[in-house]
Amino acid sequence: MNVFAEFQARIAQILHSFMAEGRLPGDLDLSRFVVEPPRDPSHGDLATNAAMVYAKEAKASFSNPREFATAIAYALAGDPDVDAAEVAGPGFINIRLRAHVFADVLRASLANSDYGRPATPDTKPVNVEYVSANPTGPMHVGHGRGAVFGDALANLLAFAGRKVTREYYINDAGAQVDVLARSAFMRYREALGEAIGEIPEGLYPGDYLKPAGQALAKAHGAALRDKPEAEWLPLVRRFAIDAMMDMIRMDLAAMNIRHDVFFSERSLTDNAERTDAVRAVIEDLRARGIVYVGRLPPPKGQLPDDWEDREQTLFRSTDFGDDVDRALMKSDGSYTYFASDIAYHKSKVDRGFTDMIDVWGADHGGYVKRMQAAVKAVSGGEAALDVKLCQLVKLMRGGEPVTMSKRAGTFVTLRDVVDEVGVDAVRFMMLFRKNDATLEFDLAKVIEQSRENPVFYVQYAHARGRSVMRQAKAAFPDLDLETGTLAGAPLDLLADEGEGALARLIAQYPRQIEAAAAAHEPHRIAFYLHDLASLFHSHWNRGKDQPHLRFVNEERRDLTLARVALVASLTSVLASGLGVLGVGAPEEMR
RNA sequence: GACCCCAUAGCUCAGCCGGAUAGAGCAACUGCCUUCUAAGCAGUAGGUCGCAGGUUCGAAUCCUGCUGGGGUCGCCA
Repeated sequence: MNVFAEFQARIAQILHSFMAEGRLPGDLDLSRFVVEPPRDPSHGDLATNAAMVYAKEAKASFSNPREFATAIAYALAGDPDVDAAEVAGPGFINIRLRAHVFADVLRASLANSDYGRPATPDTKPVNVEYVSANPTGPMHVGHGRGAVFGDALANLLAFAGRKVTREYYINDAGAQVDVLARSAFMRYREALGEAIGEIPEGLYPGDYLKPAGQALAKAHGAALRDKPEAEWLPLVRRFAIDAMMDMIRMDLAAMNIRHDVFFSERSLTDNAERTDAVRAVIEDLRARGIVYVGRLPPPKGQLPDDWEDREQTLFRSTDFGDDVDRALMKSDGSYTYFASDIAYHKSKVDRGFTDMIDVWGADHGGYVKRMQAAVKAVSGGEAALDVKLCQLVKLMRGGEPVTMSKRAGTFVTLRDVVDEVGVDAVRFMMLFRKNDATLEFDLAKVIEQSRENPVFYVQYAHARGRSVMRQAKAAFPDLDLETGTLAGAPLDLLADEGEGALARLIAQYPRQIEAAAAAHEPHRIAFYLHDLASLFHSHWNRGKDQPHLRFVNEERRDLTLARVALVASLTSVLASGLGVLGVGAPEEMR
């Protein structure tokens, strides 16, 4: 039950009847106005700007927005859920609802575990691609942000009703996996007892390749050692990629992140069917005249030392909104990364997705336009790509930056951070900021048990709510605290202002979900939960000075029941929202 | 040189599709709190929403220009 959506519909109905009566033009777009909570709660429960939005169109019948608003307010006053509808300011309509509406909301949230989901959800499939860290080493903290963001966004969209496919693109083609293979080969020789000394410049020096080297030695003995590189490389490469992906999958599992599809870049050109999807997509675009052989102007500003003007196979991305055309083939005839990426996104289109979201690191910002151009091109304009860029994470400890250097051995992996502060803290903090703002992550702060630590604050609200329910059970052992039973509680006994405020905020959950899903912004849910927790803590504390406000009242079973129902509704919304974020909702804090 | 992101209270940040007097936490000041789960609660004070224009009945929000910070910039991954 979403009171905002409901009143949106009712007001649209009123406007519709005005249209039928000829008081408004018949072609009004009834989706332009909003119904929202007023900034100042003393104004009422709902506010709408409808009269101002359509003031121009209403001019023939109503001389000014206030007069128009008055007419709408008059119609609203007849609604059995409306206590009062008043015109304010330049033409706002403030609506005060009767108390039973919020009781209905609480009942809905208790009776239905789906509370928060849209009543008429958009069920269109959507493909969310996230993480896509190169399979050349363990995940670092920056990957973690994109991973958590993508996972929470996927959860959010799924909760909002979308059919979500979660996807990971494995960059297992290209030069960096050859470097990986050579690095693993060094570790293989090391495992065979050879003194390899320092890992040469240009190879990956990390210890994480040692197990792969040992496993290679175990599987192949010395058989590979003296073969030419061309013979061992494909084998070692495959082996090392699998080892790295296993490691990454474990890192992801430690963060409770899952994917439905792991899509291999190499499989585009190297597969059992012997097809070349990259070539196919280039030929397809060429046939439509948007691929040509030509030259690009040199980049402005700092010219690369080795700049040479060369003919290349180019994609006419400028036709689709990009700044310059982009290369599809290197001068040696091999495909660019971008070309593979087009083929990959084409596969998404071929699998039926017209709605796709990619989650990238901020350093890939320069690729957004060309990828969106490519998606438009390969789908004939049918599909749209939204790219969410996650800005950098600045890792801190007690206000001091954590220095990171691979060489000095102080490199902090994502796994290190998760092991230190726990998965809930990592996930919540990464979501407690807009994706396009840089994030300061303080390892000391997130394990504090205080108001300053939002993870603790929100989880504690849930634990405290559950505790209240346990207390109620202790006071009235015969009380049935099943949510279904609580839905029948005498909710009209909830007369205190603090209780009303909680109910009103609980009533906002569905619209928060809807707005966050539409904007692809899971952080809004984190902030909403923080607000809800804050309101609950402060109401709970009021009970210290004013015992009559306490949730459990041993003399009043009916009142306790009503208040426990409120608490149960609150904890279920907290648990639901935390679930969307992939953060635990603990029964108690330890 | 171009493109992308950011700029809101002393600090860290919210601000929903343009809406009413721009919000929260920390820090500061004042008072309270030893408990239905403790690690706090209530209040006060604090802002030219980077600058300048524009659109609009109405702009922190949209558009243009500028300033400052970050990121990226042919075949790299």
